[in-house]
Amino acid sequence: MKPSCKMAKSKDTTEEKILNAAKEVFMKYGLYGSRMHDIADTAGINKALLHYYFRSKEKLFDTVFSGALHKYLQQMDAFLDSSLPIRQRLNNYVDNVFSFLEEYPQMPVFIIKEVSINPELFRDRVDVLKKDKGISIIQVLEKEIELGTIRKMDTALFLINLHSLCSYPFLAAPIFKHVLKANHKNWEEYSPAKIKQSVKQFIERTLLS
Amino acid sequence: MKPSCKMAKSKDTTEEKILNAAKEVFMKYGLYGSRMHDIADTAGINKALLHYYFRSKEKLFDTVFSGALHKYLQQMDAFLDSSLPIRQRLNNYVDNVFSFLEEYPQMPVFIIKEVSINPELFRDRVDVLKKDKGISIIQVLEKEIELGTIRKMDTALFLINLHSLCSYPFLAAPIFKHVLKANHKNWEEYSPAKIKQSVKQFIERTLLS
DNA sequence: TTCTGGTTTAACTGTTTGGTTAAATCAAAA
DNA sequence: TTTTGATTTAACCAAACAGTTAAACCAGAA
Repeated sequence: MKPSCKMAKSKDTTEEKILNAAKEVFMKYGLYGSRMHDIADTAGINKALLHYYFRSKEKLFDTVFSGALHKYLQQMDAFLDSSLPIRQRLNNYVDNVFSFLEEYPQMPVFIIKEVSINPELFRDRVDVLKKDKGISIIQVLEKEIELGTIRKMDTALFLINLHSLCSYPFLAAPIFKHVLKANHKNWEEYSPAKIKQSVKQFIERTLLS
Repeated sequence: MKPSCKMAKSKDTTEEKILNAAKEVFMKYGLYGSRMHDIADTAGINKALLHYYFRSKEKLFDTVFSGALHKYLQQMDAFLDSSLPIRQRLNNYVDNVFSFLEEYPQMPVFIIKEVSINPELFRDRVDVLKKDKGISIIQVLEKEIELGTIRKMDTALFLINLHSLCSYPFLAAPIFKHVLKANHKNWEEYSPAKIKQSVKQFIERTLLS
């Protein structure tokens, strides 16, 4: 009956087409701003089939959001490889965040906005957040400060700044693109690679002991 | 007939109540995610009166968005007082951005998202952007570099980083609040004042010649 | 008091939206 | 060939939604 127990052979199953379309539409318009009809169109199918795979809008959204949150938190694993020195770990972490953002530029805003609208999205997933990784990063940094590996600083503030420098440029790309254009510069020069470079420069200047 | 030509005496006119409610709802849910009924409720009136003041949803949204864009661009005026030295100008600029963000934390995301959904919102307002201020900031910075007042750097990248450091913490506050809580720190310590301080530190470290 | 204009109530229209259903296709496996 | 399950088409429903209208209400000004 249900096609969910199908093997992923063609890597382009209808379920995947739907999920990709849903990701795209939900991330752009949010839960309340999205229409099932729009998702079906984006997936290249009809809404009857959409409801055949995901019974309701809420169920589809829940699947998309869970996946997004999981992937978002997964980034932080790169930081947690305790066998590496702190600078290497930070470096890998930023690399990971950027490759994630290049794939889903609007993901952080999507998560933040939906949670602020519907706080139970967060509360209902305490299990995922139990072993919350953002927490450990702060603790690791504070241990490194004790060890004298890095300069003494406000670790939480550092984390906030770091995320800001990474996420916001992707978010604000459409605006910056316009501003740079009006300034006779082209956005392509300010591609992720260049921005990442400046983030790492920020890290170095901050950690510098 | 229309009450629009009324003097602002009580400072709490129905029109203002509507506009404030519309700001709140539109900024939270976006154009497509907002319901007129919700705006009317938030304003404490009924939808008949809502349509009496603003004929349509699009017209109301347009008024809100125009005001938002105008206020957003207005911040940049603080930078343009050419009688002051560059560091002072940057300082005032950041102060201005922060007092704006404290009042409307979600404004940058609101503008960015709505423009990326509906690009003609930007195109239709080229008149406002003709004397675009973001542009001039870059040009001013480059002149200062020529003069040797500040270190040689990528000015556009600097502006992107600066905006990221200012805007994102307000945007992501609900998430950071949770992360800090789980980390036995309280968000209040990371209030705008402290974040602003770290932004200015970033500016100093970057400009340092 | 009357008049005026903001405000409410409530009913109404037409459209959109989420969701369902049944019959008809269609391709591939049995 | 028959069967099975994915997919489409199209009609349908109930609720939500944007927007309109008319009558009633009510406060302050004339």
